[in-house]
Amino acid sequence: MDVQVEEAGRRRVRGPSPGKTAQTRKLIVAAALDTFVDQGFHPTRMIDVAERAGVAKGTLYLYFADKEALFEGVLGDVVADLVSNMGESAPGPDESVRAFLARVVLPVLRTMESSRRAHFIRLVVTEGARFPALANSYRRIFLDPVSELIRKLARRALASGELTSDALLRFPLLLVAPGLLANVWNGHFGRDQPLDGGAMFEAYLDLVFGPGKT
Amino acid sequence: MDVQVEEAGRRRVRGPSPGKTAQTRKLIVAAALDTFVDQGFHPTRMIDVAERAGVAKGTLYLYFADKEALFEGVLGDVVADLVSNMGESAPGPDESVRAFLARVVLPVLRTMESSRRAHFIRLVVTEGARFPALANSYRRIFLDPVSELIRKLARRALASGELTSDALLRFPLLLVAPGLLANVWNGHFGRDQPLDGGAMFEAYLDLVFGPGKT
Amino acid sequence: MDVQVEEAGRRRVRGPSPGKTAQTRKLIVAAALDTFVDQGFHPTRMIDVAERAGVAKGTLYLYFADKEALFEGVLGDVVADLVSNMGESAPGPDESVRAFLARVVLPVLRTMESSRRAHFIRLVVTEGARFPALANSYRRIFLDPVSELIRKLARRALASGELTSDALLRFPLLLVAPGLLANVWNGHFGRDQPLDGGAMFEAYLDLVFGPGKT
Amino acid sequence: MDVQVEEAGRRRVRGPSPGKTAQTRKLIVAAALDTFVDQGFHPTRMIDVAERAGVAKGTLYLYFADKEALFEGVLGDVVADLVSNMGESAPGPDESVRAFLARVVLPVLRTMESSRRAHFIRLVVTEGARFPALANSYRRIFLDPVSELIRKLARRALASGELTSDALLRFPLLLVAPGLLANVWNGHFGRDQPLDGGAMFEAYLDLVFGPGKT
DNA sequence: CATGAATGAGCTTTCATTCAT
DNA sequence: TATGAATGAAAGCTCATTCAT
Repeated sequence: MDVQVEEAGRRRVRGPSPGKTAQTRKLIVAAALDTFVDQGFHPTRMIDVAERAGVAKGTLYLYFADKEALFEGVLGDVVADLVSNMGESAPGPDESVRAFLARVVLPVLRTMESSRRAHFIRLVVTEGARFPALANSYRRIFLDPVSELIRKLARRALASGELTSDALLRFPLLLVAPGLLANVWNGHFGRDQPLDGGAMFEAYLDLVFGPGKT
Repeated sequence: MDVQVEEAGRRRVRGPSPGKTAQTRKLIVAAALDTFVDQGFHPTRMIDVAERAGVAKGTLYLYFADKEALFEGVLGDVVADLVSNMGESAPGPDESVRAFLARVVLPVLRTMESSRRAHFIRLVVTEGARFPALANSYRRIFLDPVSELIRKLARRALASGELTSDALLRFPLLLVAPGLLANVWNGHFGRDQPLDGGAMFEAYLDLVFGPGKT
Repeated sequence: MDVQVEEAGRRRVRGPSPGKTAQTRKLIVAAALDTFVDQGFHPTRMIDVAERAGVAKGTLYLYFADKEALFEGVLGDVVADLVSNMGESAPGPDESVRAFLARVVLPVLRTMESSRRAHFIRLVVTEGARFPALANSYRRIFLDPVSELIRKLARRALASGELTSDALLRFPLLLVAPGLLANVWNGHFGRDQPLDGGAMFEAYLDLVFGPGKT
Repeated sequence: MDVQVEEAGRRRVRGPSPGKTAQTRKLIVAAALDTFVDQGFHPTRMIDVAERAGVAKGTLYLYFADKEALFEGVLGDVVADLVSNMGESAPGPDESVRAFLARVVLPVLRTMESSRRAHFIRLVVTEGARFPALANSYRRIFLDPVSELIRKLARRALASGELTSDALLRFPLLLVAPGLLANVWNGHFGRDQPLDGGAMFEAYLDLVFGPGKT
């Protein structure tokens, strides 16, 4: 995780520094993500990325074969991040599904807009059609596991009587839809009329589980 | 279809056919919409549009000042279409809100994927960030009226006891979110794993209004 | 001169009106001259000329094969005009050469800037290199006769003792140089710092013939 | 010539040669000047300049933002040259103004046609109307100082009795007019009938100062 | 004769990519 | 490893010219 670590004791006087290159790669990846998110794939120029990363144009090509590879590489990294951050948590024994969702999902949505994750998702939405590989890996790595998790919750809610419909069992992504909407909305109108994804999700919980006392 | 009709009485003795231009404009707009939807704004080359429309490159510029104007013009046309097709319908006197939604929204969603409308919405979603004017006019002309309509329905449902939460009053677009999700999903994975927006919306109604007998 | 004249008595009911076409040609030539002078050959668009002439683009091609032909045709007309207006005048029996020049040339130079002639000369200067045929015909039709005239005057001035140098005999265009300079100057700086070609020529006469009492 | 020289001490370990760029710029400027002079601004294609300079099209844009910038940049360089070569010379104590002019101006005019300077002036004359900024800087940097110099000479000539008219004081550019005429003439007819600017100026001196013994 | 919609060659400009240093 | 000057394919756009009406 910490790419700057270097084996202590082994002195390195000459030659490439492996720590340095990992560092450079990180810089590039971060710069590229930001730029792609800001401008989209096509309008982003390699020089933009290079400058944001503080390296020369040519350096990008030492790490990525071409612009597409950069894009896909960058997104691969982020997806990997997503996964590593996706704690496989579950409701406590006495916790209702609704309470669990409020506890786990709300904080994420509340801080969504300021997080890199929201921007990334926006990128998947806007560029996914042009990068099927990206969209697919996003689905495999993120959407499918999330769907499975939701199914588990749905089963539990059905069993406990919290829900009476098996809708979430059949279409688990229904639970995700408001988040997507908020994300897309904020991407387009966020500057003027931000939409509070957290509040919206809370309302959504009310709608689905009946008014609650979050 | 019959764009060549000419008002009788207005005599034109010389010069090229005036009806031709309306015809050509239609060709261009249709071709441009398809191409933009297929490829997105930036990857679309003017020559692509021209060829799809069966006209020369230069002809495009007789109708639209530049590529952006083409894009906005095209979408303006589609938005106008959207609006004119948006019947201000309301539930019948004995009809539940849920039944009304099933009656009115389901057919739309079921035929969505094959309609031009879905592609257009996808385009707004993917390119809206790059075309704020477009996104805004879409919101003003389409999203805001739809929100208002949903609020009316929500009030009625609250009054009749169909709903107990005012969630839809505060976040009317919650009702739209599943449609967006289905649309985006189908844009990315539709080829391999199409998502049935209609079925999903039905499940959604179950979830929100309680199991129904649609 | 009056292109609208039509042979009286001969009734013309059908077919092209010769008067009309001569009229149209004049309109085009005038518009083209103005436009070429304003903008130069390359920056002038055919549509500019057509609009200034109040005809359609296609009409230009009924009178001139292409843009170059239009240019040359236009200038041909103006040159012809120049010649017809160039009275082969000579000093009166008791008139000094200097007085003659003051009498004949000064009025021309004084009204130069507001006349079409100045603009035309400017055009020959700026585009002549690109249109050798034009430059040559201008020389043959205008410069050479003027040179010959100046030589005659120079001989007379030498004979009468008004001049002691045969410079004008060998380089008659020396007499024309100040006019050219004023013309070019006014083309570039005339808006802000117009140069009075007449006054300059008067000074020139002083310089060459000695202070006079014009 | 030796543009690759590098100040010792400033070490550059990596990256492309920095001297190369000054060299390339020179190539481009030279090629552009020649091409613009040959063909004029509009007819000159960027590829012409690039090929004449032996570089790729894109390279031009590393040095100049666009075609206009190239034009102005190039002429800016030449103007700077002009100025630096404009020795502020004056007649020797016993030298007549006429002799001084013959000594200083004649050699310039004699070698004019073969020099880059003539071409440049031609360019100012032909394109100046379209590039007011260029024309103005040419006036400020070249014409105005020259005018001032001529006024000084005129005063001296008046004082010494060489001249009796103050014409040159009021219109100093009268002294320059024959040079302009010769330049323009040679631009248009030089191929077939070159005009010897030097001889013409000599004749001019005779005309103005009276026959001399240059 | 006159029109102006349509054409497409031709030009400017951009930018991903290469490679000598 | 890192650099950035140089490259040239590719794209947007213009405008002289044509021709059906």
